[in-house]
Amino acid sequence: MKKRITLKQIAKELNYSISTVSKALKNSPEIGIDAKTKIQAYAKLYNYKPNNVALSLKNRKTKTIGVIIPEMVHYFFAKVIIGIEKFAKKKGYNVIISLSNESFEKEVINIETLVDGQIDGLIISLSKETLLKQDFHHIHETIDLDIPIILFDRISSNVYCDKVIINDVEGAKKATNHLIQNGRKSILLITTEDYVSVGNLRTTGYIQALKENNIELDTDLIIKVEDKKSTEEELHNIEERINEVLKLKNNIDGIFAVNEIYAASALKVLKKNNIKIPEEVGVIGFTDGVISRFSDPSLTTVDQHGEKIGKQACKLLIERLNNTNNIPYQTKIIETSITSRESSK
Amino acid sequence: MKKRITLKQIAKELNYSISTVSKALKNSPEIGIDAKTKIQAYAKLYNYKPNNVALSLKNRKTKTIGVIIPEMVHYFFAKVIIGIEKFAKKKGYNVIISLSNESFEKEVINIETLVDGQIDGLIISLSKETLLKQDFHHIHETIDLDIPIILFDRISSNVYCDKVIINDVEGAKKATNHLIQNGRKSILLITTEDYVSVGNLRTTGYIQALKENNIELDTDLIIKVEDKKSTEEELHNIEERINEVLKLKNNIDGIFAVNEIYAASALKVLKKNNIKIPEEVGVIGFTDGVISRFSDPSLTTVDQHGEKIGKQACKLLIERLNNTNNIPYQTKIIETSITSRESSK
DNA sequence: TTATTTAACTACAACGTTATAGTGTTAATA
DNA sequence: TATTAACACTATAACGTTGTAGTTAAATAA
Repeated sequence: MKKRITLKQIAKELNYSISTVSKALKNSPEIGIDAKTKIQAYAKLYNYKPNNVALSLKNRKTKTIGVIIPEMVHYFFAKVIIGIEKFAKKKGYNVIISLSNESFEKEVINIETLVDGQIDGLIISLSKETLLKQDFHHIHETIDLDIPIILFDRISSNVYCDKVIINDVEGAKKATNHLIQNGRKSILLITTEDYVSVGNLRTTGYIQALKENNIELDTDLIIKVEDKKSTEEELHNIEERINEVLKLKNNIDGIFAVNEIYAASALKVLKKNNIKIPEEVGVIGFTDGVISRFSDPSLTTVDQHGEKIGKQACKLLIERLNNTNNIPYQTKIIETSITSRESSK
Repeated sequence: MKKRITLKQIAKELNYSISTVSKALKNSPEIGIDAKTKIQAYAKLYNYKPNNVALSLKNRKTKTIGVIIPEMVHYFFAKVIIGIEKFAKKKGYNVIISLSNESFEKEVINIETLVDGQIDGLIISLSKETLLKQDFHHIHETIDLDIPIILFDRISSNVYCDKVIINDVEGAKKATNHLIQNGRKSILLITTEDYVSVGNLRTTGYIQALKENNIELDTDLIIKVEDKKSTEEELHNIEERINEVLKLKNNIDGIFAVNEIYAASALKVLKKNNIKIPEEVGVIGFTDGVISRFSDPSLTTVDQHGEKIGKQACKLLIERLNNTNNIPYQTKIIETSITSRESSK
């Protein structure tokens, strides 16, 4: 219907030059009071808004941030996005979201499309496949193109850029200690294979906590899950493995799972075996999501403060965008905290 | 470092005009084979990519779709976004996401920013506050600006535009029938206040199912929750109310909840009262999310097929963007299906 | 031989903006 | 009175593209 009005049209209508109109609307002192009043009134009447695409072209920046996450249906990532979106909007940036779906190839394509397009900078959490492949050429190429990247959560020490992570080791230590302080001594760890950086670090934290409490490490008590995708089948598989270990080691009194899916699986297996939670076995998970909140019993978890992570990542990015002179790369660490619920006492 | 190369730079370097370079890269027959070869090789070598912002300005379209949803941490909306994103990417569109956070004001501001910016069209699920206020001026103004809007899930009959919804009445009917077919007769409905369109429709479906099965409607068996935000306090409140009704009516043998949070709350209250699920009371929810999958017992639900909704919405939008001649507005209805789990037999 | 066609380019305008560098007037100063 | 300053504006270029309308030189046709 009534397409947006442009400076040109205002200029023509009011018989001024485009420059005058532009300046009048910017309240420039160069323009006389009469012209200003007339032009501003007219602009208001016709609801003039500058065309941001034209501005982007002129300023060579788009005020848009790209975000690539491995998956959407995931409490933690959703929270991170909330954090990013809130902060970005406050600073006048828009947020474009892309899903890598844990695939290296999709990650590469997504970065390409975003970089081709209207992005000033990127915030990325690497896909599992990328971490497995250890191929970061796409990240490096983007950084070489002077497009800043902030990595969060799923990072790699082989990439030089700003990063935001939680203290995974410390978080896992807190979780393990939480169980130990409840008098648990034989603690089952359900974690991922080592190539997933966060799983790896959480395993380290678990081991450290044991050591610091003079509890001998029993590798039979560590279940490493091939962490592909949580299909029904995969879930069943995990439950099977937990069940086996539970049968094998009949003195287990605590379980620490590195994410809430694993924790929920543990809960299920325990209940099936009529093991009382938390009386006989205490359970603690990682990621304070809806599953933890609505499970029965509700799950004690390590809260990753995803929103804070998102905010921090966005802040780092915008700072870098506003600083043309190269500041050294930073890695911000967000502390975790324990949210105590029914599954541990 | 090595900022992206432009046509101008190629032209200068190879001593051709900008037009020639542009055409050579487009494989225009106007350009000689020599020039083409040279230019294409050079472009490839320096990884030339056209500047999309410039193209957006020239073509007056940005190939970007804006999406506004009420919240992010919500299985259904996350699924819808996946559907939108997949389809959009396939058609060469990017997706910008904004969160209204269930607030009318944020919704208005989000639309404004997106419309000011680089958006060709919008996909929106209205906030609860907007639905309560029944104020749709922001939607109408956007449509007047010739920016197409597709509404999904949380829609209003007072807005004229394309819509994608599920068959809420039918879905609720299916759910209620599912319980009735299991021999349940006294079915508790946990729903929202009537201004939330989906809650309203699902209530209707519940009532219709009862009627069709000659079961008398007992309004005491309907709990209408003031559906603001699911804070811990709010959740507690819901549980209280369910508990009360359960005490008051001791013959309840089925519960139908219009979302998975309410269903999970029902589960909790039942278990606290040592009522066997599904033997004594069968439970069915709406939205096939993670809570339903990981609850104990796992929840039978009405699957809304969020991804399909997202895909359909995106498809409608892109069709409208490609069709300058005004096609009449459509409302697409996505059928629901029941995912049967432990909570019903 | 001259006119016309064809090939292979280039110039220009436009998309909507803004910053820089003008251009006339009029008023103030030397 | 001549010079300068202040005022209120306008022209132009540029951001990176592309489509249309030239332009030039060589090849062909009359």
